[in-house]
Amino acid sequence: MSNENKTPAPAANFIKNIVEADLAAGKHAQRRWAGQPGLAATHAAAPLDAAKIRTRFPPEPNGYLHFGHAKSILLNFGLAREFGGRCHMRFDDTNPEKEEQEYVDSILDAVRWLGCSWESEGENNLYYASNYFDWMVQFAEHLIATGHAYVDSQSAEEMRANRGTLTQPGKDSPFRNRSVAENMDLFKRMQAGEFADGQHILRAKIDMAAANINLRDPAIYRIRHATHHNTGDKWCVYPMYTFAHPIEDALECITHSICTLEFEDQRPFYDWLLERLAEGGLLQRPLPQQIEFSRLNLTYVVLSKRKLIQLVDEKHVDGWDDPRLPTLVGARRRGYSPEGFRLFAERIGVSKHDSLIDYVVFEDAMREVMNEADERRVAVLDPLKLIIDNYPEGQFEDCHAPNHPLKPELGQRTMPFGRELWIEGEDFQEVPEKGFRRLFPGNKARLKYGYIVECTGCDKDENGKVIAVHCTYLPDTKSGTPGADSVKVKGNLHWVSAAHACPAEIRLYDRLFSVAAPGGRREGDAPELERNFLDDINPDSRKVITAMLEPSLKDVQPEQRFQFERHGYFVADRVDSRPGAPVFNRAVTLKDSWGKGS
RNA sequence: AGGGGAGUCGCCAAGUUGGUCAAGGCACCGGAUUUUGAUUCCGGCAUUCGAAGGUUCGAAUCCUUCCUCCUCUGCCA
Repeated sequence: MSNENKTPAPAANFIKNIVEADLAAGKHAQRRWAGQPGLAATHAAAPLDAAKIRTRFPPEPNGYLHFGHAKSILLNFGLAREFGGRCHMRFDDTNPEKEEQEYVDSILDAVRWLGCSWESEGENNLYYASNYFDWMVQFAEHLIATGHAYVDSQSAEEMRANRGTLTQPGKDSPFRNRSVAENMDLFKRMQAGEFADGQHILRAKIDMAAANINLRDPAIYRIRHATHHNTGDKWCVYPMYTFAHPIEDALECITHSICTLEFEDQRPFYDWLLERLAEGGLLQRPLPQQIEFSRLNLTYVVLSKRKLIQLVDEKHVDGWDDPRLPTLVGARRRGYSPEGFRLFAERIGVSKHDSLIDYVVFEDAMREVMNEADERRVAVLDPLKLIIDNYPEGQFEDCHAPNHPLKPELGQRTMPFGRELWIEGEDFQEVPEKGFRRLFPGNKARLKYGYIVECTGCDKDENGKVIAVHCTYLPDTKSGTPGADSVKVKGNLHWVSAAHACPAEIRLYDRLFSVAAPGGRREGDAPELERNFLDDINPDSRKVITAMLEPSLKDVQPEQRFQFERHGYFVADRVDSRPGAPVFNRAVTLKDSWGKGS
């Protein structure tokens, strides 16, 4: 009962339950760790592993990370942190044709940005699957030697045809019963480069009639004459994911190998392979356990690699770091915070249900973090001139505004006040709608941190458009002075001195798609109708405006983020903003109940 | 009868050795504070756990049947 804090215990989920049960049972207590990946013998000679558990985040370096990856990253690194373990950062770079250095750099950067580290307690757990190729070939030969793999010489088409269907068993390859010697000879020659791509392939020998298609003699090693980003031209045979991944986990002493649901069918093979290798004395026990959870789905967003590529390639957005994209580089540029991602991940939980998370959950997590963290500033996004007719021309005075209303220790800043100010266009209505409590002729409102003013009227151009608002101020109502509250008003307006304002470009971002399920079917759609997600792009997802900023905002550094009062959270663009010439991106708006209820 | 998963409030999600167990978050609806129509704060919000049977003194939790959804036939990962 000596419960101490305000931070609620992180929610339970089925994966934590498994980990806790394993820990309680001491399942991994006897595991040894050689300080680096290796065979059973190597680990056996090493001390007990100080890490209670080992997880891993294993992206293929062939694209940019997105919100879905963030869930996985936070899950894996979070589990390691919570249970006294380590999380390995591992590139699953087994396919030489698709992978590039540019992606590994950006992935590493994104993981670090999320606040996750693969270096701890003197360990640097950054690995590349391609560094295990020697072991993988050795393991493949072990499988051949023990009669668990064979070289097939059917074409890809023949293999497909003989694989059977979901409801019909497959047919054995005519090459399935080659001798161990012949298989070994062929595989050696595959490695030596004697054959062309696709001429032969190494397959596990399991059961062509298995109900699980992944067990119908899956391909494990294929010929690819290609240069690999890490191993260069050393190899012309490369392992398939199916074969490579379990081995990577086992070599690294991973205890809990967490992946998404679509790999569920793969688990029997994962276990089969590792068992064959462990009984051959090659891998340390206990073997890693694969656990699947459901991937992230978010409304108003697309997270499939294919669709993201299409958005970028067809220039519907401006590159991978476009702030409207659910990529991690995009999120960073948008001004979203890593802490917000963590809160979000915690809130959505982990399970095996197919879920579709409301985008507002994500936005609310961001708001919660930013409200707490960000200093306040003032910006007028739609400037309208306010003229205080009874305030002396050419006179100015300082007003003081707290940098953070909840954190007085953050101090305050001064804002010049004068006869002519910029106020928000929407804060004046010549004929007020019901409930409107800001400026309209005859009404009083407070200029926040300044004086209370009474609106007296407005000027219009020849088209009837309001071009300036007039008012008079009440001299003894200045904020912070004894009589400040002598007059009660319901409206509070933000403002910027026209003579001191800093004009700046601001990009108002909104969701990229205007419907919850881009490309999804809608009520009343004809059965044969196919929708294209591109048709659901929100044409107003970005508006570029010139706003008037309070003077202190002029010299902000890129990536500094603030709450612009009454508007939302804005970040100085990390690409285009410079001290002296700020450019801001809107990350998320403030909640706005005006017009909803009363 | 192909295999494998999943179905708890509008959206997530605890709960899974049967007994104040129908947590919590988001959304929503009240109301109080508030120099951000923000924040904060109180209060409300599933007699019910995909459906129907059954076992039991007692079931979201056990059994049976049924329904719905997702997923698997790359020499991608």
